[in-house]
Amino acid sequence: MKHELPKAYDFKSTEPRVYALWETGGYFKPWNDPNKKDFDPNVKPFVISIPPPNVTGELHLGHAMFVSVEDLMTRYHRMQGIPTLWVPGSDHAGIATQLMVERHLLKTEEVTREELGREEFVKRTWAWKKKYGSMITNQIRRLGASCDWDRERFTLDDGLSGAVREAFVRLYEKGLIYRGPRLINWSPGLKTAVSDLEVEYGEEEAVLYTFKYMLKDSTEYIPVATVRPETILGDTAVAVHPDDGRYKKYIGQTVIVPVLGRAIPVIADEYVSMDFGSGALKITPGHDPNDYAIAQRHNLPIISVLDEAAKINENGGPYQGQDRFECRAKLWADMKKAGLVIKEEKYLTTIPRSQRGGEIVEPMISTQWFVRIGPLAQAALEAVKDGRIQIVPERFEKVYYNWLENIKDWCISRQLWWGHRIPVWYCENNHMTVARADPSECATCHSKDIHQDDDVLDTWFSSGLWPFSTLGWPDQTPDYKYFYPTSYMETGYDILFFWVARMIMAGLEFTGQVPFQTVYLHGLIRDEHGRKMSKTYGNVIDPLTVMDDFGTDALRFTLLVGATPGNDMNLSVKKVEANRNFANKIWNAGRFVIGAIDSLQPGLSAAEPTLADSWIRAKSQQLVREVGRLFQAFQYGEAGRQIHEFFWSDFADWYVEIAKQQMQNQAAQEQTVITLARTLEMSLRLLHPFTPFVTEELWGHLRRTILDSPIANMAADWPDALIVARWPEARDAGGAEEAILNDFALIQEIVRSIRNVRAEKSVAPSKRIAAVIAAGAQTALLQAQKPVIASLGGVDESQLTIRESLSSKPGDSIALVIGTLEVYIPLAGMVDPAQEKSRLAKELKDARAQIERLEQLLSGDFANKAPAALVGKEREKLAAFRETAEKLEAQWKASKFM
RNA sequence: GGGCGCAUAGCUCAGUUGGUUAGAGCGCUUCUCUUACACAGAAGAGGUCAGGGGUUCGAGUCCCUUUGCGCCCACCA
Repeated sequence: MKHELPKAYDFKSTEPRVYALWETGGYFKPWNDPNKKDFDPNVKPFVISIPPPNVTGELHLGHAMFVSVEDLMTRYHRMQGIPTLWVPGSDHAGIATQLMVERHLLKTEEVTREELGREEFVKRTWAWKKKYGSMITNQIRRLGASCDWDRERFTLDDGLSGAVREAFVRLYEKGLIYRGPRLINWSPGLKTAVSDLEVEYGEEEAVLYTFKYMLKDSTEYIPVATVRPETILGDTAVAVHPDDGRYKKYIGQTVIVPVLGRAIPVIADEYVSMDFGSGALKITPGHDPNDYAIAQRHNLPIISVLDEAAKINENGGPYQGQDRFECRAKLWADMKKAGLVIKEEKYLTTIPRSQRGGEIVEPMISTQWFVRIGPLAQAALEAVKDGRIQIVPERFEKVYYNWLENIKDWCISRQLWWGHRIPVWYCENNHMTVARADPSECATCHSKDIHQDDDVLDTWFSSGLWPFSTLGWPDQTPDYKYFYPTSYMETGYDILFFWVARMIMAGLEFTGQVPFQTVYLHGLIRDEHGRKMSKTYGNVIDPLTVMDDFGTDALRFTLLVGATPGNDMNLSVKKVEANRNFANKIWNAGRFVIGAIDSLQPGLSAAEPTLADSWIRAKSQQLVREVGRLFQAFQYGEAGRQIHEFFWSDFADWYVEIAKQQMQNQAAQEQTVITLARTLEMSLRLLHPFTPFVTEELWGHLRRTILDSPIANMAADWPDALIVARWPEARDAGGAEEAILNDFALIQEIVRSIRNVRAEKSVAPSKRIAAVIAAGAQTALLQAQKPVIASLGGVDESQLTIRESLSSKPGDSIALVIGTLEVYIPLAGMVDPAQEKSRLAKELKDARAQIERLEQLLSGDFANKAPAALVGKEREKLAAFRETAEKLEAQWKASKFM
């Protein structure tokens, strides 16, 4: 043995070494050539921008998922010789990072961010980022990500911050950004506004409080219900339906706010439903979006009763300073004493909670910055509707439309410290200066006494610019000009609105182009029983541990195969283990082939291929065609499954076993070794996007071994590294292919039968054999393949006899005689009329499809522009198909009376 | 209240222009340490493809419908 390989695939030593080889070799660059710098404008590149992970985040399976899919896409295109760029980077993740650093500071230094002050806190956060920011990207490297790390970006970098300012100012100048007091969602825990998307609604058990709204100077009352009694303090009206007989008489009268004694009107509004609850509604415009809308219609005053920590403010009279829940209890108790309480009952309702902090969000009036989203949404809607952007799977297009059609203005200001500060300055005269570069004076009154808006922008504002800001926008950099727009946007469906839709809006608005052509959405990963992974459940699978235990390839293959785009996936460690075994199978099959090449003697010449040789080649061709088709249709999981099946079952279990026999015969040796090497080489190429590490490692061994062998010329034009090897191209299916596949399938069935006979399981041949034989195999084939059948069946060839016409009726059956046991394979009478009919129907359908295709082809430009010889050929084909179709039709008609 | 998805072997899932015998992994049964691999090999058991109806020569696949689970969106006190 010249090339010794370890018995089991050692991913631990292989992965870091192979990754370093790729990275330092410059293979992640668009040209796979570190010296080449200019872009060829005639070649369209393939580009993905990474969904930037939170800079302080830790690797979880969601990352592993997107890296696996995006790396597969990237490697596949790179192997087609296309300039390929995958832009990496990370996100500053405003709230998440700020919270993390805050918690850290509290724990280690026992200081709050308020104590530190803004400047110092931001400084600390940068320090934190510098210290831990590379952790996540290194973990992404471990997954095999073939990103161009020299182009790594961070959303708070100077360049990207410049892009954010440019975007803000442009929108402002266009009138698409405005500032004003509106009812927004306020997170009392985080003390910031959050967008509608950042609020999660869940059904929770609450209490419904019903009480009396007393009419002024009267003993009459209107019953009203609420789940938030503290908001009574901010009530400015009671509304009833205009046609409600019960309350009609009160409309225009005055009722008294409990405890506070404020007089408010009874109004009529169609929004109130008569048959729900008491049919009367208290109106708190300061703390309820519906009430706010009603207040607008009726010109009601708006009273805020909560401060930024959700404590009762000065408008709450005696309750001022109390927490909202404390006030709720006290006020209710006071109302009870005052005899205003009717009842309280358990009630199931939807409660809005902050996605980050988890506490109950309060609708509040607050002065914030908003993006006027209508025009942007319209453009984004059209881009998908007219097909400039394709969403995979398609059903999400509907979801996307629905969201954009009902979208509301986007609150982009956050009362945080970590993020892009809003590029607006105010002077003492309250003039606003909106500028790309920090101004030194007010643009209106030239006052030098200016201060910048304290708020920062929603993290998603900068993320929305990601596909082009990472390439240099707003500058017309060579990267931007060449690589933008990008090709695919691959991410989880859970951020379709948060991120994808906003990138499309921003891309169209700022660059005038769609930011990517295809949106591929993967599903979420759940545990093996479909439950959401969570720390409290303790069912979290850590990808780092999984990689330690089973290797990166195993994890990647698991995430890629068995997942359908847009569908959630249940992951179990068992699956990863099974795929670790697959990686080892690849390794060992490779090891066998390398050994076979090593043992090849010089001076042999290639013989005619055997049936097995032709079969594995035909299978390979079939596979390459299928995988190509599936990749085009984004069906990576199915493609991976088919490669797996081919490699393990067809190649390793069947062909390798036959090859061992064939190599006993010197005349067949070279032919066999070449076929082994070719099949392995093709498999490695196909597998590489799925399992890059084992395949790269084996490629190196295989290539070196071949170059040292009598068949060295085979590898003469192979590149050093598989990562830049060419993706296999399929040849057209030859006519012989199907016959070879059928013949070999018969041999496989026979072999199985013999193994059963040997195990004394059953002497009857399977129906399947009968069917295959009936489909057109001959005794001659079995005779010719006798040695193969004998060796695979585990019997001595001399013991195996194949007899024809054994039964009383000549030509009825073939018998395989093994020693004293006989396997009978009937030849005639096996054709099932129903089956025959269905076969006929299918052939007819196929022929008709071919006719249609050819007719279309020949009626188009092809007939005029293509070389005459080619057109002639197609015409001949068409004629042949027509003839066949006619024949089949006649048979079909006849069969109807069968 | 709308919209979407899922329901296939004991478990977890593939199965995308409808087409011979519905597949895989794990688990299970029985053999085999055969010179690539026990992280293996061989053979096998196990499915009325949720129920019902329809279209078709042919349906897991298309249409209608029922049931059960899950998700998204939505302002009902």
